[in-house]
Amino acid sequence: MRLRDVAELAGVATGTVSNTINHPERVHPRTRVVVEDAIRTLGFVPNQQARVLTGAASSVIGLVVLDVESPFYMETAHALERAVRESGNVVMLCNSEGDLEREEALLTMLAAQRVRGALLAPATPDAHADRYLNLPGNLPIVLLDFDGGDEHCSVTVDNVSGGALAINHLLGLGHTRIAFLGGSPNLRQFRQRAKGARGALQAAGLDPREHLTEVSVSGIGIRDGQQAAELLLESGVPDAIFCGNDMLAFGAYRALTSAGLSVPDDVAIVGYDDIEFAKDWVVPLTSIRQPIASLGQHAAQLLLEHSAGDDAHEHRHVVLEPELIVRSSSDRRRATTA
Amino acid sequence: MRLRDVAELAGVATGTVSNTINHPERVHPRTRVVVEDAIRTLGFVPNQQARVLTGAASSVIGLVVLDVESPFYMETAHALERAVRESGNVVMLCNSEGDLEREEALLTMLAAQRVRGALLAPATPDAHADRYLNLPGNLPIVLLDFDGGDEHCSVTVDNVSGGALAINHLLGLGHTRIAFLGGSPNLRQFRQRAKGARGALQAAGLDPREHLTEVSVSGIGIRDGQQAAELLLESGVPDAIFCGNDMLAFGAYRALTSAGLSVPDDVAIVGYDDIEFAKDWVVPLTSIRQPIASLGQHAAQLLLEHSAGDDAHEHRHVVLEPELIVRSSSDRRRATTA
DNA sequence: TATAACTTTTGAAGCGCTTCATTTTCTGAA
DNA sequence: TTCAGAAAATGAAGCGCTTCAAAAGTTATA
Repeated sequence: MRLRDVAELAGVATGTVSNTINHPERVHPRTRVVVEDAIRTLGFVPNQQARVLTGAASSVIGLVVLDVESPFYMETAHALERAVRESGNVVMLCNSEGDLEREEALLTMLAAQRVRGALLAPATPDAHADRYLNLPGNLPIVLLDFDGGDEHCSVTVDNVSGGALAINHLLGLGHTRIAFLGGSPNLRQFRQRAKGARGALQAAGLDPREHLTEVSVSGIGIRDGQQAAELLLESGVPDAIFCGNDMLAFGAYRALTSAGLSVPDDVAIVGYDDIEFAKDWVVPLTSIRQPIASLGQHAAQLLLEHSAGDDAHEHRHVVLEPELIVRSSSDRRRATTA
Repeated sequence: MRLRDVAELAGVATGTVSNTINHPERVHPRTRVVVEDAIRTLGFVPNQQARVLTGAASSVIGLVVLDVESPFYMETAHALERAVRESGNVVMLCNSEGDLEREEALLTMLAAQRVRGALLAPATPDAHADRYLNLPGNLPIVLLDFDGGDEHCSVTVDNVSGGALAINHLLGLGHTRIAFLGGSPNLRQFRQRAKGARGALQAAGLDPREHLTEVSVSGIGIRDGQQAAELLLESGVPDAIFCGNDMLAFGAYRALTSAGLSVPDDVAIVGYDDIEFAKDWVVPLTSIRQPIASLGQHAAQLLLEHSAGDDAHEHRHVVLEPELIVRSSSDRRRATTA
């Protein structure tokens, strides 16, 4: 089923068929009808591969993510997909499984597909951007939640600022014995949030070493949060627990209620990410909302600019601000808001 | 950057470069080294579009899903992606947004991309399979959770059997005043589960009209479950609530605890889907687990068979069985299992 | 040294489409 | 009726690759 078949059935030249599809105004209305009929009769769908080969821009955008079974990553991927879709493109979903080699293989594959570009949530939380210098086939890339240096565009969310938001909220409620779940040897994002937390305490004239207990967690799921919180409770009950993400917060909630403590009366909890579940948890969870919709839109736009643009493209770095969403896990007076 | 550039740099013909890439054994080791050097020097990545044009099979599989912000759909999409990936292919993710026209446009787009095939979760819950008879470009498709009739392969999970599993479990615990959240005018899947529930009661010699209160819900989220359960409680407290999905079950849990009732002591709850969250809900949730991993694998395999196969392909229909996972929301004695 | 039997390399043809310089057809004015 | 100018249709060339028949090179045998 090729364009030529349509041409033969319609009794015209291939160029005419191509024109009725791509430049209808160039063909005589009478001919147009005939060709369109032929197209319909044969159920002809032009081969996009061949089109791209002749110079048309691809409408496929690669999305390389980690295979983390985490609601936040899912929601983010979802938001990215939506943003790409709204820009009139399609997503080719690739999973790096957190593996560097696989990530590289995927980027090569995307280059081979001659996609328009790729959105990349790097598998290497702490890699130097150098890794991405010599990409095969010079594929336009936008890095997500990771600084692209001089080499790539990026969209990130300010984690330090998010940590500060959480702490300032808790300080405002009068809490000064605070624990942070997601301490030292963990993810870069967690470390930045902890840094923001310490900064906020200092700014308030409080010594972080005295007022902030940093607890490390072994993972990022509910179980991990529960375990960490149980451990924490052995050495005393804090005023409030700030968690590196919402799942940890849910775990902390379970540990607290199991220990007979009430949230927020005995202990306030603040999560991070504001995943869908946060607002509907047993006690609606106060959280630091990540602007994932906005992140998706910026990322998609940067990529389109980059891939459409001249070679004289200046790499840009968009930094978004998180937002505090107060719910009853920290402040009983608050209505359950979305 | 084309194959010819490599050929020129290496001082050989294009055919030789192509051979070192695709049939290394056909070229002399000495030449091979030279060509491979040239490839590396130039960072050459063959254009997949051109390859496909010359007859190579595409390694892209379309995945058309609904844009439902539901953990279960996300997990399913995830499982499908994984299965496709394990089969050595890539997923092109498309979102029908539950819109028929958009679904059709997407299928046309996939046909235009000459993808290997498509996995399709139909946007029309109750559509006749006829809709999919005349697909543009005769794209091989596998329908998910929807019977494909004579026209397409399909993989489904037996919802009737799932409903029966839930009810038999509750009957075994001695509950006979049961409510089903997800009644009449709702999704096909819900209706089938309700049917299974009624069947199980009848098989036990109980009249469903007497022992099963069917409550309709306005959506499939936590809020909807909560509202429906609140309404239900106005006309009396049942022994147990069987919910059309886990989110509804979480909502029911909130309604019950708000009303001062305890789970499972006053009321037992059984959900459906067994999403990730079920095992870690405040009271771990008994649920009917959908075999999504297996569903993904079967779907991927059917599609590959279909797309590789001769035209004499017999459409197959795989029906998978759900599984009862007992946790403490229905049976306090049970340990919290995964 | 000539010949047969391989091994290796070559490069034109073709995949399905778009483009664009040409050719053909149509219009309307002279 | 003729002809210039506009409109429409044509079809070869080319996009980057693979394939394959033919050419060139190599080795073994007589």
